[in-house]
Amino acid sequence: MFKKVLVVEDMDDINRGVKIALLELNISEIDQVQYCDDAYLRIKKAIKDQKPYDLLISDLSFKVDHREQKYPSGETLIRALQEVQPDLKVIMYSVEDRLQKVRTLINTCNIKSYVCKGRHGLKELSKAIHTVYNNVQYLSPQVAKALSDRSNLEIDDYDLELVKQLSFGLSQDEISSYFKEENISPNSLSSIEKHLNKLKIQFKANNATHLVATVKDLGLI
Amino acid sequence: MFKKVLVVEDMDDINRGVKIALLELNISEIDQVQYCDDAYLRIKKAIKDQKPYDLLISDLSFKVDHREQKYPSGETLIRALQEVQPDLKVIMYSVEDRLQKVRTLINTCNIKSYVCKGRHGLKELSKAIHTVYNNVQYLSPQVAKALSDRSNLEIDDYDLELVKQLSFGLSQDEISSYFKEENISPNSLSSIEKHLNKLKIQFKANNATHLVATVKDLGLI
DNA sequence: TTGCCCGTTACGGATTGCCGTAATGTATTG
DNA sequence: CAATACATTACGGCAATCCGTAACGGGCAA
Repeated sequence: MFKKVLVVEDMDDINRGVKIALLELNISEIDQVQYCDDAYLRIKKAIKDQKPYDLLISDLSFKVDHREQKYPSGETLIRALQEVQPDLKVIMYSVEDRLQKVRTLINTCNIKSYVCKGRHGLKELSKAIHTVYNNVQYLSPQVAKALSDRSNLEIDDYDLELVKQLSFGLSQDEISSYFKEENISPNSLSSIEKHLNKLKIQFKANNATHLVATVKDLGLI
Repeated sequence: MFKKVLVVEDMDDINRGVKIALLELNISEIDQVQYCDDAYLRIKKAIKDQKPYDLLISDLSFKVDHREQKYPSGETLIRALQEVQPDLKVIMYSVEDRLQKVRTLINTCNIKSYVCKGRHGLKELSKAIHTVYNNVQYLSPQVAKALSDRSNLEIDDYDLELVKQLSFGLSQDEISSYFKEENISPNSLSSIEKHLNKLKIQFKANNATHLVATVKDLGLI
């Protein structure tokens, strides 16, 4: 089993629970920090001391408070760590169960497993630790289809950007200008209209406002 | 100190953490359930057995799963319990820190304290248990102003309903008709325009879409 | 009662969005 | 090269919204 594990999690209640779960797995050295920046420093120091961590368990989102952070989220932390300790095994442990988010995480970051917090979060976390130890990826059932099933991933980056700009209050005209500035194509008012139309059909939205509300509810933006 | 405490919390990791915190307060009888419906039944049974609970610690939002629930949220549970055991002391323990929500909860339900989950959630929970035991209300600092400060609560139920209908995809015209059906007043197209205009200024929104996105981000709808 | 405040309602013009049609551009295939 | 398919762009008519102005009506104080 893993010997030296670091847990990054802002909430103290969850930290308590996770610690107990790890102790039950007979993991001896458990460090816990509540900020990503602290995690980064710990991992760097551990390498320097030639006692690197075997496993990182990290939350995704962290509450902001008075301490300004260089790495405000689990995602930024993981990306930074890929240059520090690329072979570090990472288990994401988060409430986030929206496929789009999870999918980009799994594909672009080098994470070994993704566990959704929930009624059986700790049980799944234990499972994940076991399988990751045996170099097998673990995904919570809710997100397992994030990799296999492509049906829910119909919205591409362009459309995402489009809806995002809408949510910022830009008119179609303004989005057209913005896209021209940013060299995002297509950028004609007409094309933007057409794409929005497609999206409205896709998400069964009556109008732009409804579309933004729906996409926000789905957590895509 | 309290003798018999019930904890309603869906996530198992937090349950573990909370249990330890309660044990450290020398509370002997700790029951934990992961569904509000279970909590309701337990409390009823405890009364029937003439061994009622002293304290209820409840989460607000619960993940939905296969089990259909009569009480899907902490709020519905608490409201139901007011008829079962009105004198039961209740501490809400939730990540929810948006003033509007917390305020209506404190004012309309009979809850003794509100603790925000966070980096020091457990510490605050311990504090809250102590003060509630001494019949003093405890509020996490983040929401303390929910009661005192009225400045952030500028949006009333009417405006909230208005924005909500917008987010459902209704046009101003349709909202006007809807309000007439529901006998919500004012309901003329003109008034709806005016109210929306006021809201757009208030939330610095360029248009309706922007307004809905902003209000959704603030968690008001 | 009169005057005033304030919220509601009504209306008109300017802007934006919605939707269908059509022209242009581009990549693919036989 | 021609034929085809598909995406992008352009345009026009009509609906929804934005925004200013103004009329109407209830509550309240002089």
